[in-house]
Amino acid sequence: MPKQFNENSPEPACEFIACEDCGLYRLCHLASDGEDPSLSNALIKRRFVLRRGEYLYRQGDSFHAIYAIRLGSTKTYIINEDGRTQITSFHGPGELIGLDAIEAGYFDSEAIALETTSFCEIPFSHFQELSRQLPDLQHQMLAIMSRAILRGQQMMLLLGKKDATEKLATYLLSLCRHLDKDASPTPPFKLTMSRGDLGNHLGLTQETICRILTRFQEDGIICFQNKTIHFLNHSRLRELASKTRADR
Amino acid sequence: MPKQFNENSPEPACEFIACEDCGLYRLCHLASDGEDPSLSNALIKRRFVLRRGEYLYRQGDSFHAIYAIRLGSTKTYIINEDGRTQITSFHGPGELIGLDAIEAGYFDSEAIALETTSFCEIPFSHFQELSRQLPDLQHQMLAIMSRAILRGQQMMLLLGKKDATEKLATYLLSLCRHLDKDASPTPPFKLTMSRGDLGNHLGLTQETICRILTRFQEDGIICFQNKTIHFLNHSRLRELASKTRADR
DNA sequence: CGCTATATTGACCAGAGTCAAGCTTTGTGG
DNA sequence: CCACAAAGCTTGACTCTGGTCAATATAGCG
Repeated sequence: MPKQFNENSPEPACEFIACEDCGLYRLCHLASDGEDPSLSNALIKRRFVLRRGEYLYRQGDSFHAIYAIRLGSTKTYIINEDGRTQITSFHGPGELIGLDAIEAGYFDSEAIALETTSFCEIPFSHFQELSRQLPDLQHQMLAIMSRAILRGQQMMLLLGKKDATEKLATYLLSLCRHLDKDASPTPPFKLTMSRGDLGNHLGLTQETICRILTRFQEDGIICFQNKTIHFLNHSRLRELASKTRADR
Repeated sequence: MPKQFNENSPEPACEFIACEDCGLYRLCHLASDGEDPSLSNALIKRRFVLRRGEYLYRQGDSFHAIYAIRLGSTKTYIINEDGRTQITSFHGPGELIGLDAIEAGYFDSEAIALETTSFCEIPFSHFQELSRQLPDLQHQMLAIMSRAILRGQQMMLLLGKKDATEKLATYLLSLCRHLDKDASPTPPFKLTMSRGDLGNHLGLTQETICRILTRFQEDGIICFQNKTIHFLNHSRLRELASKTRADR
C-alpha cells in the first residue's frame, strides 16, 4: 500500500538525493532534455514512500516498472525452494531496483524497505516508448544492466573466495565509496540493516558479523555503537579486504 | 589468434547447435526477418574457432563485440587484486558471452575455451545500428541481460547458502537441463572443465569435488569415469540440491 | 515501563580446507 | 609407437574457520 509522496511534506528535502547523483540520471536527463520537450518527465510516473518492513514487490508480482531510491534503503533477496533466502543486494539513494524481472515479466525476488524510503517509479512501458524516440536511452539502460551483472560477479568472488574478515572489510569499504572520499575519520554512517541481514548477504552468520565488528573496533579500524559506525582507518580496511596470499 | 572458421570444413555440421536453439536466436531472427531484407545477416560479423586454452578476450581488452557459442564450451572468470580468481560461469552452445563489458567499454573478466570451440561474433556497433530500426531487438537484449542478472542471483544463493553437497548437486542438475529431459539414466555427458575449475566456480576445492563425486557414485546417483558422467537418479539429485531444513 | 527483537559473547563442534602421497591420463618428442 | 613428463585426479590424515547452541545484554517500540 504505497502512499503517495507529498512534495511539500515537512520532511527535509535537502536529504533527498539530487537527481544528478541518481543512477537514473542519465535516463531521466536524456528524456527531459530530448529534442521533443513534450518528453519531459515522461519517464517517471510517480513518487511514493514505503515505511520500514513494507514490500516494494513480492515474489510472483507482475513486473511493470523499475524503481529508483530517492532517500532511504532497501534489501532485495531471492528465496530457495526450501525457504532459505539470499539477500542479493542492499540499495541506497540513486540505485535502481527491479532489473531482474524484465525477461520473465514477474518478480522472482522480493524487495523490502529497511527504513522509511522514497522511490521514483518508472513504468517499463514508458521507458520502452521513449526509447524508440531516443536510442541513447536504450544504451544507457544496457549500461545500467551491464553494471548490475558486474556487481553480481564481484559478489560471487566475495562469496566464493573471501574469508569472513575479507568479506566484511570489503562490504564496509563499499559503503565508504558512497561517503566523502579520503576523509578519515569519516562522519558517522548508519547501517540500516540488521546484523543478521548483513550476515545473510555476505554468506556469514550474525554471530560472525558481531565478532568481526568487535575485532575491527578493538583494532581501531572502526568505531561503532549499535547501528552507527565510524570509519577510522580506510587503508587498513583496504588491506583486509583482499589479503595478499596464494590463489585458492 | 582466432582462425577463420571454414563452413565447408570436414567437422560434422550436425553437432553444431541449431540457430533455433541459440540464445541469440531471437536477436538474429529479428534481424534477418525484419522488414528490410538487407538487414539479413547484418548482426553476425564472422564465425571463428578457438582451441583449448585460447583466450576469447582478456582483462583490459576493449569491448567491441559479444559472442555466442555454436559448439564447444568456455569458462569466464574475474580476477581479484590479490590474484585469486572466481569462475563466474561456464558457457555451452547457444550461450552469450561478453555482456558484462558494455558499460565500461573494456573487459574486466577473461574468457577461455575449454575445448575446441566455435563462436559467432556480433559486433556491438552492428547491434546498436540495427536496434534503431528494430526496437524489438533492444527488448530482446534487455531480456537476455535480465536473465544474466537472474543467473548471478542464483549463483549468490548457491555460494552463500548451500553446503558442498547441495552445491555440486545443483550444478549437476543444471547440466541435466541441457540434456534430454526425464530420460534416466541419461546418455553420457562430458564435463569439459577440470575438477579444480568446477571447485573454483562452486566455492569449493578440487579435493571436495572429488570426494563428493565419489560419494554420489557410491550412492548410485551418478556414474563417472574421469570426465565422462552419467546421471542415474535425477530425483535424488533434486532432493540433494536443496535439502529441506531451517533457514540459516 | 515492560516486552520483543536484535545484538553480543562464550563454549563447543563439524564441514570443508590444507597438506601430502600416490595414481591416472594426456601430451610430447625421440 | 613408446617413454617420460606434466597435469590432473583421488584418497587419507589432520587442522581450523566459522557455524551452532545457549546465555545475557541492549535497544526500540507500543
